[in-house]
Amino acid sequence: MKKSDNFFDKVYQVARLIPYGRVTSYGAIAKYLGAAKSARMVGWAMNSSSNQKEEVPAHRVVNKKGLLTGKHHFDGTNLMQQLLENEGIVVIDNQIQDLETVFWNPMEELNSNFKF
DNA sequence: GTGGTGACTGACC
DNA sequence: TGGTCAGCCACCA
Repeated sequence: MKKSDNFFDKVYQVARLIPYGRVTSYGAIAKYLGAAKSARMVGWAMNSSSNQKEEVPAHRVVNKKGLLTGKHHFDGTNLMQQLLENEGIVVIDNQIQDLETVFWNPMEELNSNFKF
């Protein structure tokens, strides 16, 4: 039995809800799921995201500073950066520029519009 | 069951 | 956004 799938599944759902040209942080997702201190689990979920049937835009999930800490796990070395730049997000040296502008907060965007 | 590891964060210096 | 420390929980051997 896997009851933890629920938590992971939520992470994937939120990640897929990230709109085009926007990014969010592990902590934001974790907090939205009620596990602010379990941001690591969000990252771990992203690690397993490649194992999911539905692809998860993990490239839109970065750490709080806007650093592409997880780009190492993508096929290419700069694939993650390329994907973000393709969406209009400026990325320099693995760091997202104008993070506040492109940052997508699930707490606000999904406040009452979407509930699990 | 136990212990090491991890795509993090917040608090502190 | 320099550095360290602790917390959190799922996965794997």
